[in-house]
Amino acid sequence: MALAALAALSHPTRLLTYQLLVKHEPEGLSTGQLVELVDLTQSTFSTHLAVLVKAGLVVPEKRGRQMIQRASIDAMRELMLFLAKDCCQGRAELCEPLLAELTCC
Amino acid sequence: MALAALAALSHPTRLLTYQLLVKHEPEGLSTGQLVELVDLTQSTFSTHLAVLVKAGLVVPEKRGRQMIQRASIDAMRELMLFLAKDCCQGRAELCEPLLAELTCC
DNA sequence: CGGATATATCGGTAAAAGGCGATGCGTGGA
DNA sequence: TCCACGCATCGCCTTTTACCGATATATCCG
Repeated sequence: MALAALAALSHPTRLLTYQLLVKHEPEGLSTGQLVELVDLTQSTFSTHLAVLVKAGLVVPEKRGRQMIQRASIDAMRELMLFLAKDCCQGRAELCEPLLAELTCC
Repeated sequence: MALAALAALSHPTRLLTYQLLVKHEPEGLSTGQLVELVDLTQSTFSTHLAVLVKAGLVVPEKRGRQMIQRASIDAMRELMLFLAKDCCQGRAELCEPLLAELTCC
């Protein structure tokens, strides 16, 4: 699943979309609002959004005839845990400077 | 640069390569050793490796006629900081559970 | 110097991704 | 019931990515 998340975030539009949704936590944004923000065709953006949803980074919720999209912080946490394990594989000394800098935020 | 790192890691071969190099820190592995481990043509793997290097995730070092490749933990730290900022944008409450779980490693 | 080794680069092809307009489908309001 | 709205999906095209074999470059060894 980490690979899917990495692939999903590795496109400018999709990364921007995720950032916008985090900024609007926890209310979320409708698909239409997102389309206006990212300046793309509705159909094109719809497929990008589907990639994020499939990777679990965005969770859609039906509201009337529109879809409210929300960023999954849990999914991001999973991804970062995966990346951290990549670094630490049995060697905490590699990760320590990383965590030290992360606690600032 | 975060986008380049995400794109670089979003391919199975390249993710595996990075994991292998972390596992072999700090000695590194030669390109030839990596080729054998990932089971790809030498030329194909060479281009994959170039993507990782360009993204700053892998640092090559010339040794005689071979290249020793090493994982850049700094680059991974940069990437994780970027992702963490995505989550926290002015709202530390989003990141707290993330950091709590990260400290285990 | 000449051959062997390690890696990078080139040329070509097949597959995947990204983009668009048009269309389909469900929902809410008149 | 009918129309407008919001979103997903389809078909098509263009661009990018991935893969390979062949070749170029640099280094070491005899």
